[in-house]
Amino acid sequence: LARQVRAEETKAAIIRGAAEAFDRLGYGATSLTDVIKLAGVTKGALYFHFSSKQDVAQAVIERQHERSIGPARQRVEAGVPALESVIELSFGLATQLVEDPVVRAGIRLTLETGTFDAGTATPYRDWIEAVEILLHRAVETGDLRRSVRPETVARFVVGAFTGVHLLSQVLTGRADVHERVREMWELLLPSLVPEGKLADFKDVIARSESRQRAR
Amino acid sequence: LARQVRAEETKAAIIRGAAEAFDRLGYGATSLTDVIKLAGVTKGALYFHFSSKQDVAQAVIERQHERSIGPARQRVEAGVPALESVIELSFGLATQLVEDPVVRAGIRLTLETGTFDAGTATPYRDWIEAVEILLHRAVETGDLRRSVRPETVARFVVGAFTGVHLLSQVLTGRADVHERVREMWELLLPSLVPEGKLADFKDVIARSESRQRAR
Amino acid sequence: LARQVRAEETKAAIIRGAAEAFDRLGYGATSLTDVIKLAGVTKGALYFHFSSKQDVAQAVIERQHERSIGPARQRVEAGVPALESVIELSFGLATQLVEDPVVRAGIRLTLETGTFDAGTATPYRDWIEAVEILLHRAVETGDLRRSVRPETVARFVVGAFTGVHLLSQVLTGRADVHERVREMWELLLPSLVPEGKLADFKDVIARSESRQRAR
Amino acid sequence: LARQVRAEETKAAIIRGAAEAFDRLGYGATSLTDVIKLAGVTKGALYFHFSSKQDVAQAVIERQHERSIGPARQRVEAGVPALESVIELSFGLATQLVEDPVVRAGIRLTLETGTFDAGTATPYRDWIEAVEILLHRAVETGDLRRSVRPETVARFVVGAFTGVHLLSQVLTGRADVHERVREMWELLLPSLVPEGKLADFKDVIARSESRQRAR
DNA sequence: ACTCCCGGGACTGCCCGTTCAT
DNA sequence: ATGAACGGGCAGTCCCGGGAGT
Repeated sequence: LARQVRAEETKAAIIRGAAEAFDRLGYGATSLTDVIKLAGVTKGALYFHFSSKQDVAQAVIERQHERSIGPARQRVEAGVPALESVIELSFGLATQLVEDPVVRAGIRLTLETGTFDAGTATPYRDWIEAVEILLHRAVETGDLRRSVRPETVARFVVGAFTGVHLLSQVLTGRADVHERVREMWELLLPSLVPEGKLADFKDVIARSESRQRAR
Repeated sequence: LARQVRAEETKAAIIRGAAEAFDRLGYGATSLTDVIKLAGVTKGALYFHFSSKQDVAQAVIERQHERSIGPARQRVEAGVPALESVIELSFGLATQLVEDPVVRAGIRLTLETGTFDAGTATPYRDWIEAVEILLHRAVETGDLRRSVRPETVARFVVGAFTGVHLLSQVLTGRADVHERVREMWELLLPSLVPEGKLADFKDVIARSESRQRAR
Repeated sequence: LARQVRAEETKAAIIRGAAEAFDRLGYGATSLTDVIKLAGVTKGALYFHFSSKQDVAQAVIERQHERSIGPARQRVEAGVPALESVIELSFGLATQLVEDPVVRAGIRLTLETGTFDAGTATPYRDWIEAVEILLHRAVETGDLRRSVRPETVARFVVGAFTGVHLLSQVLTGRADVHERVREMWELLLPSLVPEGKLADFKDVIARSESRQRAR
Repeated sequence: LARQVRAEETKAAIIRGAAEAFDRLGYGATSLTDVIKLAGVTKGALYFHFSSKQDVAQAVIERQHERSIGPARQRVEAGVPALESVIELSFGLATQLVEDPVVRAGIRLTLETGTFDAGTATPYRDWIEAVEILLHRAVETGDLRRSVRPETVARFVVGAFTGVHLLSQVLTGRADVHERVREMWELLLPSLVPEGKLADFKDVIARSESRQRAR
């Protein structure tokens, strides 16, 4: 009852603290002492809820993945315009990366290959799959040229986004991530959408960017 | 003289061993014991040549950066066709990432921000700058459309390449990196080159890819 | 509750082991491995109770200081004959130096860190102050000549005792420390007490020495 | 020839550097790296002249002992007034302790028992012996009361001096060492010299102190 | 004869991730 | 959910040789 509630709060606090630490220091350089200090709990509490440091990191990754891909899944299920959705999702994720430590930490941990034996690839596969589904639908509505293969585009968009945001992080501490994502789309759209619709989608980009930056 | 030579060999062995370890485990999870075991040297030797673990990592990064950006600098100074050069450089770097542990480790270390206080951004800036210079020259020879800004393209290409190779690494252990780089250029070129030259550059891509994969 | 008790026992064991090691080897030559071996605890236990080697040494010093100066404080507060008290205290401390490893180690550590570390001086100041108070009282009871200043005597007695016991330690492993302290008083008393009382205080010395040596 | 000279210079530089380091840090906390840095030589040079760290420390102790006890030996051999000599020697050594790093280091090393297996006691024995000889002569000249035994006094004076200077070092960084030595003699002399000569020796003390402090 | 470069390992203090009794 | 304890490394660096050079 009240017990359950309190337990969940503790667990959430640990994940939040861990996320903050992992984001700043990376998995290897983060100690559990850092985590419990940031979370305001004791070591015993941490080991009650999680079985190891790896387990904590896994939980951060999962929380982040849910939080990030959730909107994508909704778009997949709703009947909204598909290419437009992909663009909006990219800006939405950019915002999460700026604002949400859990998302930042999750992405970072996902990329630290070799530290984790497995499961690292799953989030990326999920993303590629979701984007692919949306792009297939975009073909049907004539928003995506028939000359490009949805799966190729999906994989490239996910990769390019990853790289663009990393570079933004390294060079400017993520200050210009929205601008860089816009430029990505401006360079990509001519290859993706039929000539007649290009102007419309420029508007979509502009609207998406300004809406997210306003937050 | 003979002393000097042997010292350099020892130093190189340490860098090679460190690269192998960092590439597989990341900075944090790599111990100096791993390094000296892989390098076949003792701690005394390591301590003579480097003053800390950080110092070793820095040396790996520098070695990699030289090795990777060297060809780019040559192209910048030679009067070779510029956009073509950028494409070829991207495939060349892809090959290095597959074959050379020092390059793999260097790139990985460069991305583990926060662990290193500074200097992380420099390699990326160097790359962007080099590509930018080449693209400016490509404008003059009419290979790059006047509607896109060289600096924007340079930054995006560097970021996209980074992400594409990371994704390839996570999903396929880098087995398909050349194919993914080719797809990147196929999606980008329509925005970059004048319509009339598109076919020529498709040939460039194909040639570049097959030449590098042959190695 | 029982936990608390056990924790205190562990801490005390560490201090005891550390004292033994520091006394024999000095601060610099003592390793924490020596300490835990002598104390019969693990490194984790040590790290739980103390944050560093210095911290352990500090604890030894503090424990020793309490233990050594405690009797002095009692004498200060009680209305006992003052000069007699100082003499008895000196023999008492001599006995502690022979019997109690914590006291031995504390004294040694206090002197070793003397040159550069702050706070080292405090124990000596405490001793000088306590003796000074007692000597002032001795002036009132006519046991100390008015021709000598209590503070001068206090400082010299503390210094001389320090040197005498060190020499005894170096030359005979502290076997003759009581005898040497007696000689110290025999040489000093003619300057300190009025001529008429000299014989009485010779008795005090003899009694003090034999009482302590009997232990 | 010129070789020999340079070698001696190097050796002397090492001893000087080592003395500075040992004085400040103690034996255990001093690293050979500290020593060679302060001495301005390389490790190779150090190991050519000395076979180990202990050997270096031993050399410092020896150099100090020569330098300190030299004047005492001269007085022993010359037919100068004996008790007066002892007093002057004490002030002379005080001055060396303030001014000469080699002497400071030597004394400190001598006291760090247990770190050195043997030989620690010898310098003290030498001192006691020298003072004893002088005091025997003082008995003959009627400067020392027949009621005190020279050997007892010698041992106590050496011990008391040791403690007094240590206390001065801990409390004031040796600033007041001459003043403290004077107070030592003022408290001791009434027990040592016949009543009629007390005034004369007070002059000796005053002269000795002011002469040494003038330096 | 003297100096130095380069390297060898052992070991230090630290502290980390983890468990168990309560 | 806690306080206490457990061991196993970690990075660092220390003291020390040996062979080349001058």
